[in-house]
Amino acid sequence: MNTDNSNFEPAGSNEPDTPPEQSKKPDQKSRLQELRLSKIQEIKEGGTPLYPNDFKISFSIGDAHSLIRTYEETHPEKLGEEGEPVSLAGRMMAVNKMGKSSFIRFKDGTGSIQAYLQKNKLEDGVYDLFKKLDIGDFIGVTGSLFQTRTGEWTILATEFRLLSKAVSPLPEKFHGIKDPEKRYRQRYLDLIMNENARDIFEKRSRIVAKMRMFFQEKGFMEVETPMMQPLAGGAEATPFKTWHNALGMELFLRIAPELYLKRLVVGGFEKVFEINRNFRNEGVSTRHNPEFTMVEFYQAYATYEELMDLTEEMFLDIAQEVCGSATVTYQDEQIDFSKPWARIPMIESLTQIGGIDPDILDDSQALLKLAEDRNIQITKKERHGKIITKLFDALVEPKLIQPTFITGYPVEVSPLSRKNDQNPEITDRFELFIAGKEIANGFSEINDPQDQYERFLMQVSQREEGNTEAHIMDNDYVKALEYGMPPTAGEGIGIDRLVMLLTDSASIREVILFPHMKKTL
RNA sequence: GGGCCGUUAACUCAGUUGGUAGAGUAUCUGCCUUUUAAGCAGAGAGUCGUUGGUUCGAGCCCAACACGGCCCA
Repeated sequence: MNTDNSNFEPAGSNEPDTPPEQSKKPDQKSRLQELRLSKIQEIKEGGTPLYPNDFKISFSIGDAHSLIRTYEETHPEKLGEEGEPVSLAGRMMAVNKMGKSSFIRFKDGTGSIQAYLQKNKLEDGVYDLFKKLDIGDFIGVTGSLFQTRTGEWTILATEFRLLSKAVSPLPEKFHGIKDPEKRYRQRYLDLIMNENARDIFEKRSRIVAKMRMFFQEKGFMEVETPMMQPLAGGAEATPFKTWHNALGMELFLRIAPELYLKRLVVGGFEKVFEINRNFRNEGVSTRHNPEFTMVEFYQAYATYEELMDLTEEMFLDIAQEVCGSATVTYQDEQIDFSKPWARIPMIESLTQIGGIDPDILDDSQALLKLAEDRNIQITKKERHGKIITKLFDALVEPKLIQPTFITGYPVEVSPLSRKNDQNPEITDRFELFIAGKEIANGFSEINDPQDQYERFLMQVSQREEGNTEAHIMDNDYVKALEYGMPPTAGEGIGIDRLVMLLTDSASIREVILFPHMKKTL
């Protein structure tokens, strides 16, 4: 059972929980850190402030490069040693000391640039201070721009300041930092040293921004619903438990915002979306992190088919905005987001892609036999719809490389989806697969409170049969439906997985800034 | 949960058949006023993930554990 209470202790009073005992002993200082600390002491004693904040920059390094380009194109004579001095600042990343002059490379969030320091062009003592500094320190440089012999634009320093002293040395400049464990636990080092890591998170930010804009332009309203819920509903998953001291009640971190968003549709917010975290108490893998980001959105008077159209449009927009193309490379596969995408009923996909004999599709026993032969684990007593879905997961899902909607999910595995009018065994639901991964899940919503109540009952009986992830009865949600919900369709999209696709990342940990790691002792 | 792989200097990595621990970068000292992973000369730097075991002797062989990576369920 995953629902034990081993890491959960109600406080039983209004006293706040005490945080876990923190180690009082400071980190062991490395030899290099000790050495730096003694140099730092010297600098301090020499009267140089280690962390001043009065240096004013003219603009960013990126802006400086734009300026250089502009001048080169229009009036190159205004650049050069007589040009207007500029003040730039950043982190020193490389130092070439050549006796009484030195080149340094430093960078800020927008780019990097080189400066040239000559002892006799700086105030007395400044060059000696510079010689005491280290790679990783933040510095400010004022001077005019010139080109070196090889043509690189460089600041000729007339003023040089220490802006922030680093105690710990950065990883090596050429190989950077590679150890995945260090990169995740000390992501700041990854971001300093690895351009690709920066790119991924900048792209992630643009993907989310574009998505938000897309919804806003379509008339959706962004909302925020509870992360802490008395019942964790809206998905099949084990929740995290927590405890509210003042209210004296158990709460669950949400596994989905779904049931709250639909309460808002009942309340008359007919096009809503939420981009936020969900929490599922399960293991980690290259595709799973216990907290992950989803967008969920609901549109009244729409059906699941319209949401498929919307999804195609949105993904194409985002791919073009962020990657500049409708086609992206993911792990050596070309993924084409051009419309329209394949839409295949699940049953058809099983025969056409999964290679299952159409004659046995209705025969649970034959399907179980097939699963056993292929080493696919399915409990004997599973219902037909669940068997179908598990076979799909094993035989079809990994083969869906190009964007593909699979439609017509069995009613047994779709407790919140509207039954199909022609075939009540299946629902008006789709899932989107790209590169063999589930990316989105959408359906026409149940708005018949009686039907929803019965579906919950079905889930409750599954739970009694041992499925600890089955939904629990949510009477408060049924009560909301009883006030009437317009016909509505809703969808959830895994943002992390979308970012993986658009950044060619093999692991979800590459697209989450601080993925969960076990604590080190 | 299972399988395979990894953990050696601040970083990236070598380490032969079990015989005193290595390189590059970084650091320190000296020289060097247009370098581009600057150069030249020299120096220092290690609880080989942890704990046991085998052995005259273990970075290396064995076991357990910790953390991480990949694959599977």
